[in-house]
Amino acid sequence: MSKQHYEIATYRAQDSVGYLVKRTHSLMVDAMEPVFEARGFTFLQYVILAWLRDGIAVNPRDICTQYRHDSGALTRVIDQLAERGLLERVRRDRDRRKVELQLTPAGRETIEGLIPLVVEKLNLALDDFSGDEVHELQRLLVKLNNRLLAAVEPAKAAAGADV
Amino acid sequence: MSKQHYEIATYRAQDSVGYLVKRTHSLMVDAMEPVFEARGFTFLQYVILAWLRDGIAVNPRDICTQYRHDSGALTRVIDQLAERGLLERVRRDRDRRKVELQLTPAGRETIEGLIPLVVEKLNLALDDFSGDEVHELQRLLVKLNNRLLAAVEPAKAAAGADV
DNA sequence: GGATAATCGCTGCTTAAGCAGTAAATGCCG
DNA sequence: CGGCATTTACTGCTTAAGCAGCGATTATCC
Repeated sequence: MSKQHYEIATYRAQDSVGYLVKRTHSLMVDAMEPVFEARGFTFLQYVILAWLRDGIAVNPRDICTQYRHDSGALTRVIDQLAERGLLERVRRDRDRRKVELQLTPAGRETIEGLIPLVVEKLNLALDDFSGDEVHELQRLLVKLNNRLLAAVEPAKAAAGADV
Repeated sequence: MSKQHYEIATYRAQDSVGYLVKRTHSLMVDAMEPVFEARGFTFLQYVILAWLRDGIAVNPRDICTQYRHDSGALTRVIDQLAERGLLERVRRDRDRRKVELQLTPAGRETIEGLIPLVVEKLNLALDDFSGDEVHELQRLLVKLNNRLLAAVEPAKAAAGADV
């Protein structure tokens, strides 16, 4: 029996965390997109480059699971970035199913040029937030993420409960 | 000059509120979708019905702006719901451009049946949240929403800054 | 060791979101 | 009142996301 944060009798869609998250996401994309569009990139293309820079994700699979994006769709976006010479696919002998994505020098230069624009936009959006508020928002979102992940993928969550 | 919550030198995509929000949204959809799918509905269809129940939105336009959804796409979803006899389009003499959406008895019955399932899922996702944490999450998301809205639609935000 | 299952990246196909443009209705401003 | 701009809902078109299935490779289990 879970806590009754929401109750059937009083539930309104506008109060729902689900609605707020969806709306925030849409607004975030709309606010960020012009930054990338001016340079011929999409949000998703930026994300891939950014994660390669940070070394978070090296395989398409990693990006799919972490960013929750479709595998097939991602392949095509990686194609675009590869055609523009921003990254390369490398097959490793260790596990020949996997493709390791590597930034080219041009790719690294590109992402390093985009990061400041993103950081500026984020800071602007969080302008009237205190440092504590930003950290609390991040913490609560991570917490919610973990719970939702467990609900969506019960098996894997039971194995290793880290994200 | 805005606050430096994120800094260029230390910025990592995984810390970004943008990433967390996107991931939370995807997970939320994945967690909720089975509830609707079992009854032949999509997330968006539920949202429309829920908002009509709450009286939040009566015009397609209202749903578009509040839920940040495409107008053309919404028209087609409303068509589906109308064909299934869950809502009706009513033209008012007051402003004959607008279409007022009204739940039919069947539509009301449908949404009243779905609400408990949604509430249960939400409560489950927020199970290890305290009441304060839920409220804080909602507050911070609303706050971020307002800032982002101002960034996306500067004109309207200047006029009436309520959401 | 050898059969079977699972994983990874990829490719068509389907569906829906996003975009631009249209007609009707209204607001605005002289 | 009259002309122009704006709003609203809707329609085709384009693009991308989501889905199922494939071959190649690896893990698992008897």
